[in-house]
Amino acid sequence: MNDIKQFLRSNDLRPTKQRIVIAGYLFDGTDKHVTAESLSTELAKRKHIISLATIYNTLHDFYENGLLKKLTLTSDRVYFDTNTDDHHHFYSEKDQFLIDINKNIEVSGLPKTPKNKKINKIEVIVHLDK
Amino acid sequence: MNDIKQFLRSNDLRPTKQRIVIAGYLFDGTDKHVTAESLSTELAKRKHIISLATIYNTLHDFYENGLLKKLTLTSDRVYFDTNTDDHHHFYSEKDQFLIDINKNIEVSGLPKTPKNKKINKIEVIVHLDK
DNA sequence: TCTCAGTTTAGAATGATTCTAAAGTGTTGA
DNA sequence: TCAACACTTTAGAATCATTCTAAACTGAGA
Repeated sequence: MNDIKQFLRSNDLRPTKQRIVIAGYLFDGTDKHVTAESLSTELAKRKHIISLATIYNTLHDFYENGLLKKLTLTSDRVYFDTNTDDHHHFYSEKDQFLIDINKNIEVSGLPKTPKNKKINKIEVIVHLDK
Repeated sequence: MNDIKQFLRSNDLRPTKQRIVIAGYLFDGTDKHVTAESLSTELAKRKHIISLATIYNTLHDFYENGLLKKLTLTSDRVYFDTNTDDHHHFYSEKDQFLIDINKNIEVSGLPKTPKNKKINKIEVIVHLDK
């Protein structure tokens, strides 16, 4: 709890009640994938009612501070990943199946980067079917 | 024109005026990336006014028939790609920069596919910065 | 404790996409 | 050629995730 406050402070985030609850849930040690909606639902199960606006704000604040990764898996909604290491995903739209690929993936054969640009990150999504 | 009609028929798509115009634009030989909105704008420039609903319907019909690829680059909107070959992308959100990587990319080091699933496709997105 | 910038919130607004149901149009068989 | 119908198109409403607004609230420092 004080750890969480300290953690938030060290990321220039004022440790408000809501942020403490959200960080406590997200950064409990196990990697998680959440959407604003799923996070709201999970917190509600734990009797923590936080407005959706705040959940969106907080996810973005955390993202802006590098505490979360943003995933673009579908255009329906945005997923955030608590695992901010360089990694990739297995994903299946139908089953809402989404798991990390932590093993080191090698992407080779890339052409040279377009003029005046630099690579920010490489995202590999392995789309699965049943 | 009759080619297009034939092309549509061979894909179980009734060759309506609108589909002929859209297919004529999309499959003119040059690879294209479009969104419903951008397609609508391009057609309008060519004096072809087609309702957005029809544009959405048609993009989906073409997609369902394998004439287009769907790209998930951002959660803001859906991109369709007329290049249906196995290929990947350089993408920059800020600049709306999006180009194909046609060169063969090799993705190695993938862990084994989760039980009872099979790989549908592998999508590599190289996110760029200025 | 006082003060205020930073936060939270309900509810409205936005914007891409989908839905509805009514009007229009290829296609087919006679 | 044409009737008849299933398939399409369309305007406008509806949906849904997300963002915005502006008012109330609350950490943090003095």
